[in-house]
Amino acid sequence: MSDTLNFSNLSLAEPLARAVAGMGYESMTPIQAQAIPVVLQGRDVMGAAQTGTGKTAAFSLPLLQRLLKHENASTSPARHPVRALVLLPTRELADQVAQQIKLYAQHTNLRSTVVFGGIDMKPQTLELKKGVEVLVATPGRLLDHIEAKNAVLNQVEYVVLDEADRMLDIGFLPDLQRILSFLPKQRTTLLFSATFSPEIKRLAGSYLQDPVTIEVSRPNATASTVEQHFYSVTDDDKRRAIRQVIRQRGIKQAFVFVNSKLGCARLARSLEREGLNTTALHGDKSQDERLKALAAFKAGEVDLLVATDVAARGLDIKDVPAVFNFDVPFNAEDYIHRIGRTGRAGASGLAVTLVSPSDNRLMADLEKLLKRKIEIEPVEWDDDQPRGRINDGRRAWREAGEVGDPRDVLDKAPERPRREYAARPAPAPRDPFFDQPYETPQVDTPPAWEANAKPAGNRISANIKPKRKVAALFKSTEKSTETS
DNA sequence: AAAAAAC
Repeated sequence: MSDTLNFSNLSLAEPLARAVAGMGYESMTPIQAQAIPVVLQGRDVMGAAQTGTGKTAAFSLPLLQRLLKHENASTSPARHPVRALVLLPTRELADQVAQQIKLYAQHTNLRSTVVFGGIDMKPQTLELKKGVEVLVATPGRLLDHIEAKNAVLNQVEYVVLDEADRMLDIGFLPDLQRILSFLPKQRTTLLFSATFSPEIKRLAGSYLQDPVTIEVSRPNATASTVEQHFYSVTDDDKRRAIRQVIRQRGIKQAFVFVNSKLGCARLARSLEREGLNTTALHGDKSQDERLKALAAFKAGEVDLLVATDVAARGLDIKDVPAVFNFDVPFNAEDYIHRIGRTGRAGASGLAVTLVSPSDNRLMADLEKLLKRKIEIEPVEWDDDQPRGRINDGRRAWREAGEVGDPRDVLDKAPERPRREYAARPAPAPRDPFFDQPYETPQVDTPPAWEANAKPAGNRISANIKPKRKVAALFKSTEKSTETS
């Protein structure tokens, strides 16, 4: 039995087998062993397996094999239409998967490229115009390229939704549906993720034809290699708790997940000030900054990567020993993905979630998803723990009546580059409207419903912000009745 | 209560 679990037992095409061997792959993971033969048959697949068990190879290798073995008869080989499309929910993940596919395809004549937002479109356009068989993309930028006629997808034979449950959730679905509308109906569709809710599963079924469902573990299972702890702390003690655990367990590197972009930037700055080598990754950073932050963490130049859920899924960084959840995630599924950044490929990992009293509901959601009671432990505080080296130094410095930064005088460490903070503009004066007592607006004639009204542009946007318009409506009615 | 994905 176990001999079937080796890559060498697959009848992979020689260039693929060579690439795989060159990358040091020997034994297959369960998801690979089960999914590869099914994808090789050309069947639709819904595949679920824990984080860090090699899902990318599980779909990429058989996909490339199919592209090699089955020439697209309907087009001349000179035209090189896109034959396989791989969609992902974040730019970094698209980049990573594209790099991996390039490695698998390195000895073949199959060409691949990746398109995602936040960077110049032109180089991507150039690559697309040269022709690629495999296109890896995030949804928004792909639609741009489709509209610009840079990408022609009417010959696509295979589409992969990686992190499929995320791709099918409400924020991505409109874009996804639009993209799928450009693809031939006759195609193979592959869905992969570590998490599938029952609703998403049902929805996913409507995109698949006679699919094979592969579940190598109970769906929504956390990786068994991750040791999980939940600590009860007040919000004020969270940073101290992280330092405590880092010290106690001798953690060299970790992800620290937070729920908001602002919280991410703030926490990273605080931890940095407390002497921890930290950087931040979130969607308000420029793409250049995002890639640099990730590269620095990957290279081990940075110890803590404070991130929003932009980094929760898929990112494969070797040997990250720990994940902290500074905030309990809003979506229980994201907990599984976040802690899946550690304990990858059989390595062991530690996941520490900081739980404050206001997290009761989220913890209940999580217990429901994980189907187990979660034990919340107290932090084992170490009384002689220094409470932030540099922070204390600064406090003492200030209390001694000194000004400036003690590091400029005392620190033997190499000087850090000073950050420039822009002066905050004075806050705008408060609109007196907001101080008026609230009254239900009386609307005499409701505005006529325009059945044929179209939103601007032909793209369905998830970023509709009705709040302003509502406020404006209240404002105008208030003003008109203001005479009293 | 948020984040992500296009300019």
